[in-house]
Amino acid sequence: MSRILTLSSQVQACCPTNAEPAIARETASEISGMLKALADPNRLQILAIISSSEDQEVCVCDLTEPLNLTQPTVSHHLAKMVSAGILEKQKRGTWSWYRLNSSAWQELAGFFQFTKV
Amino acid sequence: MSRILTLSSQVQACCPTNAEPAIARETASEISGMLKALADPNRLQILAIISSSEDQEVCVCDLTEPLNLTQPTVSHHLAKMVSAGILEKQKRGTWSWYRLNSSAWQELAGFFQFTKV
DNA sequence: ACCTTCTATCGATAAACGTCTATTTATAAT
DNA sequence: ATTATAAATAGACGTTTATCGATAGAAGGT
Repeated sequence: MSRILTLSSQVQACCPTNAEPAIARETASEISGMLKALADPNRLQILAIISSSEDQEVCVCDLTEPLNLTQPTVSHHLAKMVSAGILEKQKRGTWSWYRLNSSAWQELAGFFQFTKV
Repeated sequence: MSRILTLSSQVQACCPTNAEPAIARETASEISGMLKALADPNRLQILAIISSSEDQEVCVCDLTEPLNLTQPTVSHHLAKMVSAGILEKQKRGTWSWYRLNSSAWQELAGFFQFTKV
């Protein structure tokens, strides 16, 4: 690392660097896509409501009141999380039911454990 | 839950709901603030580079080349992560050194374990 | 067939974001 | 003092985002 050699080099250049990405660009994009779909207080509350619900699933109308959001906004949040792979949607009758995609969640949890301090 | 009682009620209303937030609004905002600061491929790569670096810290100029971003852009990403509490900054001489804030990271990891499927 | 209820989609708007170039500030070396 | 280097800040620009009201579609009950 050149910064250690600063004193001995005429030009005190900073960074020859290893220049290695250290994580695949694809992986970074995939994970960041899921994180982006989570990075909102209302969405975190949606997850909390799901996991504290009796059957581990909710419909849209379960959420509008506790979140104090309109129905289209709630639908939008849910759709984003589905398309990021965090939630799964199942339509039964008139209702749409949303539950956690456990493998996606495990992937995220794994990322935070694996990328240790 | 009213959806189970649908048949017996005259108005088939959907959701009396518990209406409990199930997670503190503050907690949701704090966590989502950190997630927002992470939800970008370049920022994830910054973390990866930090944790694969010998001393677990990097300066700005370590990052511009592997990320193929300009110096102000890299500074911006780092500043956002610092202000979200994910990174810590220490200025030594001309360089600014950034390293992971391990307690913030543990808080995140804990969130993903605790909020189990 | 009609009405009601639940959800999705459309279009709009204001805010936030990622990125750049240009400039300024801080620190060190000559 | 001057010069050189590292990093931060300011300003600009195009894109994405969260939110809403209005509307459309889908499904069930009468």
